[in-house]
Amino acid sequence: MTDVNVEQPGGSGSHRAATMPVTERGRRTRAQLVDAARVVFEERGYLDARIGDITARADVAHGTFYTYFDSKQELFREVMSALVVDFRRIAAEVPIRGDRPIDRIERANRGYLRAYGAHARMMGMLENAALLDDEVREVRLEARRHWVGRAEYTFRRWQDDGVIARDIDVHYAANLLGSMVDRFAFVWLVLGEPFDEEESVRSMTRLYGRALGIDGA
Amino acid sequence: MTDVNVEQPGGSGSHRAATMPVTERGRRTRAQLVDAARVVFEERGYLDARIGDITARADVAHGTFYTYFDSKQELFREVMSALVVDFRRIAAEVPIRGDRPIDRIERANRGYLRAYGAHARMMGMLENAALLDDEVREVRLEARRHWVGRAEYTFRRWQDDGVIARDIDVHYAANLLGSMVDRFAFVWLVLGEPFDEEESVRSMTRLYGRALGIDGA
Amino acid sequence: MTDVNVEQPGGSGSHRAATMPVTERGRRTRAQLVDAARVVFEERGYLDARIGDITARADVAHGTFYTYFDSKQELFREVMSALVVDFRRIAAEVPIRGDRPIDRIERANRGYLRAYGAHARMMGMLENAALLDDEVREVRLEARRHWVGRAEYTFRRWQDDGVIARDIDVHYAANLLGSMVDRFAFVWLVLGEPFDEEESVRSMTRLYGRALGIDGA
Amino acid sequence: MTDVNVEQPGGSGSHRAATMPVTERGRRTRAQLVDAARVVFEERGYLDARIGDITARADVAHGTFYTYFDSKQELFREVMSALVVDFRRIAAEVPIRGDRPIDRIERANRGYLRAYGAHARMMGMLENAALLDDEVREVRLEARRHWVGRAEYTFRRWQDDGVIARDIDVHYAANLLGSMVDRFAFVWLVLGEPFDEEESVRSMTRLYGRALGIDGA
DNA sequence: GATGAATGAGGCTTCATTCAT
DNA sequence: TATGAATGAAGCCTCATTCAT
Repeated sequence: MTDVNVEQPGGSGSHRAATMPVTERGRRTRAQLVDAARVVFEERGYLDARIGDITARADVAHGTFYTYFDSKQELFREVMSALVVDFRRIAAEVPIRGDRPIDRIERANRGYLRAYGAHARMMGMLENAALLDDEVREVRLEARRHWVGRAEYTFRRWQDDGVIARDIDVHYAANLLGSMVDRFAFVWLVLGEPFDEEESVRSMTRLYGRALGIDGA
Repeated sequence: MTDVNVEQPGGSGSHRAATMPVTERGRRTRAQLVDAARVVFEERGYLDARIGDITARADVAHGTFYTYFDSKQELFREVMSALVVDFRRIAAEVPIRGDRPIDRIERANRGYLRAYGAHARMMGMLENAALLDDEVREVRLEARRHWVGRAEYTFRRWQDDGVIARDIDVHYAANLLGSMVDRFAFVWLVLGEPFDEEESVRSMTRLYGRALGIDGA
Repeated sequence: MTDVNVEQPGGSGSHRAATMPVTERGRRTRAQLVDAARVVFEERGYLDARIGDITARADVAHGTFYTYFDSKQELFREVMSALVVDFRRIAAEVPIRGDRPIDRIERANRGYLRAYGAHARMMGMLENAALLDDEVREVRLEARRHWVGRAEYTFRRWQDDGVIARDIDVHYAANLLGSMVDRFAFVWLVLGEPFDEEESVRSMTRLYGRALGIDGA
Repeated sequence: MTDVNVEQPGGSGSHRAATMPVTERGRRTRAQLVDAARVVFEERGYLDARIGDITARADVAHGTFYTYFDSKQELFREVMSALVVDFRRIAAEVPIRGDRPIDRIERANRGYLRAYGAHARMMGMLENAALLDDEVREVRLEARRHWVGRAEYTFRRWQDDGVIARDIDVHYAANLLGSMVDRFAFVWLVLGEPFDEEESVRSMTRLYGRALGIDGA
C-alpha cells in the first residue's frame, strides 16, 4: 500500500526543513495555507488537491508552501489533526436530555453523528488516508481509541454500579458499539445512504442500550 | 472526492472497447492478467499498482493489457467483484451450530469475520477504492446491501414470528448491526487492532442478540 | 561532493527500469538519444544539458528518454564510456616513426595529444564529472589505469632489456610521466593555454625519454 | 562549458553591490560567513553547498549573506583565492636539504605535495570549479602560472649557469614538469590512488632532475 | 546591519494510453 | 492477438535572490 513515509530522506542532507514561523507575518501566512488546504482538500480530495491549488487560494507564491511544509502529506496530517479536535468540540456541544445512562448514550450518539455530519467530506478523506499514510492512520486510530476508551471507562463504572451486566466484556463492547456508531455515520454521511437523523439516533440508542441491558432503552 | 473516471481523457466514443476473448489463447491471456492483478493489487495497493507491474507479472506485453481492459479501474472493478463473490463463498462455508435465531446470528458473524480475514488486504483496498471510484463504490454498496438486506429480511420474519420486538425498525437495525460487524472486522483485520476471534464472535453475537431482544443472547 | 548515486532508490519498488531495446526501431531510437546527448553535452556542458535538449535534438518525445535511461547521469556515463573507447581508437591511429623506444614514446605522446584534442570538450567534462559522480570517476580511473598500466608494462620490459635503469620504480614512473602527458593535454586543450603541437610533442618526448635515461632523447 | 555566471538573472545594473563592512560587527559577521563557507564547501562541494547551509553554520540570517556577497560564486572565489595563498604558505614551510639544484627541486616537489595534501578536498573543488566558472578558472590559471613561471625562471637561470642543457625549451619544460607534479598530486590526494609520500617525492624528483639532465638525480 | 519570509522560474520524472508492426 | 516502443500532459520541488521590517 502506498506509504508516503518511505519518501522521507535519510537525514544526512540539509533538506531545507519546513519550520514554524517566528514572526507575526509568518504565522499569518502559515495559517492562510492551512485554511486554504482545508478548503481545497474538501473540494478536490486529497489526491486531486494540487499544491498550486492551495497556494493559489492562500494567495501566496508556490514556493511559499515549502517554507512551512515539506510536502502535501505533512500539511494534510495537520489538517486531519485539527479535524479530530474540532470533531470533539462539535460533539461536546450537543446538550444532554436527562441524567439516566440511556440519556448519556443518546447524547454521545447524537453528538457523534452531528460532528460527523459537520465534517463528512473530511471524515471520508480521513478514513481513506488512514489506509494510505501511516501517520494519518495513527491520527485516525488515536481518535478511535479516544472514543472507545471513553466508552470502555464508562461501561466499567456502570458495571461497578450494577447498571450493566457483569458478563459483558467492556473492552469488546466498547469497540463493537463504537464500530456500530462510527460505521453507520460513515455509510450515511459519506457514502450517502439515505437515513434520517432522528430515527438514526433513536434506533441507534435503543439498540446500544439494549445490547448493554440498560433500562429505558 | 477523487473519481478516477474523471481522468479518462478523450471522449466516450473512440475507445477500442475491451472485449471478451474469443479464442482459447485469448481466454488464457485474460485470466493471466486478472490473476496477476490480484497479486499486484495486494502487494502494492490500488494507487501504486502500475499497469506495467501487472503485465510483467502476467508475462505479457504492456500493450496486451488494453486488448482486454480499458483501464486499470475496469480491471480493478472486476477483481473487486470477484472478491465479493468469494467473500460470500467463504462466509457460507462456516457451519451453523444450532437452529435458534442466536445460532444463525453467530454463524453469520463468524462467517463474516472469517471471510473478511481471508481477504483482509483486499477488503481494505475495497473500502479505500470505494471512495476513489464511483463504480467501485457501487460494488461496495451493493455488497453492503446484500448483507444488510438479508439481515433486514430475516429480522422482518423474526418480527412476524414474535422473536423480536415490534417496535424495532428493522431497516435501521439491519444497517446498524451490520455496521457494527463490518466495522469491527475492518478495525481488527485491516487496521490491525488486536482482538481474538472467539471472544470477538462471542461478544459480537451477544450484543447483537440482546440489542434485538433475542433469547439466549 | 555531489554524488548522484545517492539518489538511487532501494530496489524494492518497480521503478520502471530502463531497458535495452529489443526491436530495430528501439535500437535506432536509443542510438539517436546517445548521439544527441553527445552533441548537447558538448554544447552546453553536463550541468546545463537538459533532458529536453537531448530529446528535442533526438527528435523524440520527452518521455522516450526514460524508456532507455533512468537519468541524465546514466546516459552521461554511457557517453563517457564510449568516449574512452574512441579516445583509444584515435590514439592508435597515429603512425609510429621508427622502432626505437624513443619512437614508441613519441608515438604514444602524439597519439594521446591527438585523441585529447579530438575530444577536448568532452575530456574536460570527463575530468569534471569524475569529481561529481562516483561511477564516472570509475570510468576515468579505469581509463587512466589503462594508459598507466601499459606504460608500466613497457617500462618493465625495457628494464629487463637494459633500456632503462634498474633503480627506477616503474610504477611511480608510469604514473608520474602519465600525469605529465595527461595534465599537459588538459591545460593546453581544455584550459586553453597556448601551445604548439609539434613543439609539445618534441619537448614532452625529450623530457619523458631523458627522465627514463633512454638514448636518443 | 557551464559558466555559472550565466545563471545570473536580471541585468548587471541594479545590484545592491556587496560592500566591505565598515563597522567591527560587520567585519565579524563577514568573517563568520567566510569561515562557514570554507567548511560547507568542503563538506558538501561547491554545487551542493546552499546559501542556507552557509548562513546556518555562520549563525546569521539567510538574508545577511547578501549584505556581504553578491552570490555564492563571489564567496567561493574569495575562499579559493585564500586557498591559493595558504597553499603557498604551506609549500614554503618545507625546509630545503642542501644547496644543489636537485635539492631545490626536491624541496619544491615535497612542498607542493604537502600543500596539496593539506587542502586536498578544496584543491579538488578548485579543479572542478575552474571548469564551471570563468573567474575561478582565472584563479586556477593564475596559481598555475605562478608555479610554472617560477620554474621557468629558475630553469632559465640554470641554463645560463650551464646546469641544464641549452636545447631545452624552458617554457615547455616548466609546463610539462609542473603538470607532472600537479597531476600526480591530484590523482594521489584527490582521486585517492594509493601512493607513499617518500617514494613519491623520490621518484618525482629523480625523474624531474633527469629530464632536465641535472647531476645527482 | 540583521532578519526571516516571499518569490517563481525552471527541470525532472511518471505512467496511462496509443500505435505501428 | 501480441508486442514493445512512443507519447506528452501533469505536478512536485528547489533554492538563489529580493524585500519589508
